[in-house]
Amino acid sequence: MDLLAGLNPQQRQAVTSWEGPVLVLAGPGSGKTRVLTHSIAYRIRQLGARPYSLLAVTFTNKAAREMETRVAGLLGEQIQGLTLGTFHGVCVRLLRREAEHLPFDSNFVIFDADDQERLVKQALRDLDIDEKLYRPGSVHGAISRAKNELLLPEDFPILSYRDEVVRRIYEKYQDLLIRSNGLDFDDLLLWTATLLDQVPAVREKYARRYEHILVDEFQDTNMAQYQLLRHLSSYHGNLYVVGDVDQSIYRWRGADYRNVRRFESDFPKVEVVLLEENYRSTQEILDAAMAVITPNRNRRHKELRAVRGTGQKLQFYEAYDDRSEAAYVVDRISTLVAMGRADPGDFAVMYRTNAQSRLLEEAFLHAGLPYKLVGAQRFYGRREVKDVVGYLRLVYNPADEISLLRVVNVPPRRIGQKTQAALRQQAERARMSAGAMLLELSRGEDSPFFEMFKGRTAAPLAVFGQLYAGWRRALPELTPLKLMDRILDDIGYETYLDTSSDEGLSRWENVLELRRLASEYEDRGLMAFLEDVALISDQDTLDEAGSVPTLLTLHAAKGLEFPVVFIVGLEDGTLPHIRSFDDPEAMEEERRLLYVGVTRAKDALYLVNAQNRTAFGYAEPTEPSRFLGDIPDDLLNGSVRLRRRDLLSRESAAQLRWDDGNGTAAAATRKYAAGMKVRHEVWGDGMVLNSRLQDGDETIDIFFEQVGLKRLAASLARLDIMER
DNA sequence: ATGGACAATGTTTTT
DNA sequence: CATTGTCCAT
Repeated sequence: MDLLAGLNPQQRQAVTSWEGPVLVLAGPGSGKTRVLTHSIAYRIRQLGARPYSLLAVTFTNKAAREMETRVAGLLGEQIQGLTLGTFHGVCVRLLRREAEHLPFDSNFVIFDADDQERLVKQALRDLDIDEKLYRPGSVHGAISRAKNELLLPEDFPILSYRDEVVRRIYEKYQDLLIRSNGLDFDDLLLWTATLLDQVPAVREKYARRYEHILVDEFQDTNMAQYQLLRHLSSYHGNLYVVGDVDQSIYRWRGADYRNVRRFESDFPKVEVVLLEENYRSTQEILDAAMAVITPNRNRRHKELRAVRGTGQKLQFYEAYDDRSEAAYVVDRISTLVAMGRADPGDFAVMYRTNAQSRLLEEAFLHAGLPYKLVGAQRFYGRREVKDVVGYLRLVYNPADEISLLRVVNVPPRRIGQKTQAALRQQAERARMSAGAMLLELSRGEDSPFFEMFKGRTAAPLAVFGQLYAGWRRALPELTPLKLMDRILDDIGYETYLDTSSDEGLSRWENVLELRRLASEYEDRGLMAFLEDVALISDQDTLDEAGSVPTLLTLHAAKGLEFPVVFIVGLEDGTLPHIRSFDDPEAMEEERRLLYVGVTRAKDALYLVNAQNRTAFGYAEPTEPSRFLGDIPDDLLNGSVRLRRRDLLSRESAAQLRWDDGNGTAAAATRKYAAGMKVRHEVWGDGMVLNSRLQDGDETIDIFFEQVGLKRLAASLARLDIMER
């Protein structure tokens, strides 16, 4: 099979370029995956590279799997030894192998977002810091950002007293992690990058091994990933990256599209290949996409040319409210299916926030149509799943205190707050982990530690310790599935969930599903199972099977394509999201998000919004997304309502003022608008979430950084507008 | 220690 | 509004 057959000239150039740094700028639908897989195959087949010397990294397991299948399809069985996986997965393997250089041992567990937040809470409690002032979520965000920037606690930049405190929490957090023999997501990258940076022998070893390094979605790399790649390519220098700055949508996770430019300046002799031919969409869709993305700065212009030519116009629809928006989508889908114009599986409905899926789901349910949902209340995030996984993790790694605290009283076994604190305290005093202390206590009164506990507190601990010790003993001879069954049985989990109720039954079904997944690890063992469970992503859970419409966030849509796409909630405040209003960089990312959504569509695109949307329990009038105004009218069927702000300016301001009879002018125009930054004498700085006219006054909801959400009347509140 | 009732509190996106 | 935390009676 000719690896270059059927490729256009640019693709061909991209596939055959391999020496030194190569940057492939791949527009949407330009055959990016094809180029990557053929590149890998080309190096092995044409250049005689050993698979062992190749490293290919992606962001999701799904992308990795797809690449593996396609490369295998091109080469047959010649891919033994190829390193192909996600950044996180590759790092895990490397860290386990090189654990001797690190402050934890090779059977470390991986802490997911939920664990990370629990650990921050733990750190706050240990340091006796108020959770109200230092919200675990925001502290965790700061720590995560630091880690992505390769900043250790001692490097944490301090610009305020708050930073000082956060730095201390970070230090404690890191301490707790190491004590738990655990690494969080960010650590996987951070430790790998640090290890390669500081231990030359390790760096040499991998840098010499990987003659060819290929990277997918390069625009989404963060500093840690970037440095990691630099180190790994430091010997051979063959670093091949594929990306599209316009599709960078993970800034909040530390991704920095400027890595693309950084790459070009760090490697001056980089070869750049531009892929502009689009094989996916019609020209109308691409024209709309370009119109949306063009206002962004910091990008280089890219033509999107539809190989398929022109098709139909885009459809714009404005619904009265979010309910009828959902109804419209479902109605269009069922009509098109009934007319035989499309298959249910051809449709995708995309939205900015997960919360928007609910009404859509209800509409589908109401119409009796099946659908599938990507992400949102994910399987692995469900409580029962986390409980069972928590047990397995504890058995696997007694140092995992987060898992221990999670499961020690589930089902309730008289080990509440007080007893848990005592356990932790005694463990600390004896310089052992809480898990080890439990094992110790399983011996009952034979254990010297037994009487360290006050009154009867040791008794329930000893009871649980015995169960735990039993599992630990059984661990070497049991498969993950058998171990899980034994635990479920010992703790009476099915009874605890109460399968006679609907909710309990559905929870138990999730446990059974987890059982089914565990059954696939009979050979690979518990470590592999726990690792995969931790590193699975939303996009990985999307099964191709089943021809039904897909509901997903715009983020989850990246890398996918559908014949017919609906993008809903095209309103200011939703898309672009209100939280991005005050940050130009964030606003550009909102544009990219829409761009990603638009370019998923192959044949037809529906842009939908609602005149009223319910948020915080109130239906509020909306304004159309400002991005809609950038799409030329001649690409659209249906016209976009004039934004109220524009309307207002046309009417005379005088008409909108009146006197309330008491000599004070009541508000008839809104002085405040969503997104404004304001300052209050007492509550400090805040941001206006929304404002509306009510009973002759203006009512505003403001989110204050210090004190949270407040609703107040504009005529009474003493507010200064800091920024519009 | 537990469980239920009420209050507060908060909504972006997720490897 | 819907989830999460807190208080209080057992």
